[in-house]
Amino acid sequence: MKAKKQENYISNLLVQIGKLRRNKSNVLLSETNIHGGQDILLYYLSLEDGQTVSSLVEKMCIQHATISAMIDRMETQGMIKKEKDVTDKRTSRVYMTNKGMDAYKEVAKIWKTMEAMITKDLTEDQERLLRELLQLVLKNLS
Amino acid sequence: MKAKKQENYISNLLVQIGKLRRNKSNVLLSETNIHGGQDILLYYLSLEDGQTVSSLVEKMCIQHATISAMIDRMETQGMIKKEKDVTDKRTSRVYMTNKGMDAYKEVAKIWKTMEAMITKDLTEDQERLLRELLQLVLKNLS
DNA sequence: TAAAATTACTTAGTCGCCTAACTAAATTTC
DNA sequence: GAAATTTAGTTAGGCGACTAAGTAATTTTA
Repeated sequence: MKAKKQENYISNLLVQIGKLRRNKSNVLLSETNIHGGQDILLYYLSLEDGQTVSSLVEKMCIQHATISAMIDRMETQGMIKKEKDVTDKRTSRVYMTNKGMDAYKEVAKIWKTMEAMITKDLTEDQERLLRELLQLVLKNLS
Repeated sequence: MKAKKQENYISNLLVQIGKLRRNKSNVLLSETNIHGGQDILLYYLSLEDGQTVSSLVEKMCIQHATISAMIDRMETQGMIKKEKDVTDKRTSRVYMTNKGMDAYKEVAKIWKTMEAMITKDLTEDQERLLRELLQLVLKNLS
């Protein structure tokens, strides 16, 4: 009986939601100079400035190669600054500039807007429940 | 009181889940010749063969430019076949080849595996509930 | 202490996805 | 019926993400 049709897969719902969420987010971000995955980097830097690239890689769940190019672009834009670590010359540390901090303030607003949009028709109970269920899913995928 | 921290945003949970889901999916797909968004195209073609490009664009929630390149690559791979419509010469129709049908069978297996992974620790009730809540979110974003 | 293995990135090349600008064909409208 | 508009796709160029292969520095190990 557990035979579900693919269009009802939770996985597919997540994919569709992911696409719509990203599209909406990109619309909001397009009014700033921030690009699609850079918001997350700014977020983690806002939690702890001067992190190593590896630390960001781990938190952001992306590859070194991805963040390497991203950091270059964001440094060119003047949002962050990359500096070689003095004690371990293999590693680089990433710092937010003032421009980056301003950019992050925009990100925080946009994230708030996104969250409101996503939870628009949910009661507080439903919201809490959804959060709990998604945390289970996250654990299943980790 | 509704002031939630960003790390608790449902939006952020969705982003994290989306990344992990895609990573897992890519691991499974990497054993085939199918790439990350091509599975969805094959799915929609499996529901209705010979669709126009515009029809696929709408269902897949992506841009013409994106699918245009994707179709070229998949046609080169021999999974699909693109043909100009006879009555309306602006439009093209996309058909699955035998190789594409075989590829889709792999996709269906992989999707089943993904769904099992995602719902691993959920009871049937939780699964149903999550599906309902996600459908609300989907509507909020549409 | 010199060689081997690991760690931290970078570079090159591919794909998905986007926007902007373009071509070509069909439809509207005047 | 000709001009204006809309529709359908393509091309060019940019970013996020990945893999594979490379470099350089640090740590292990023999």
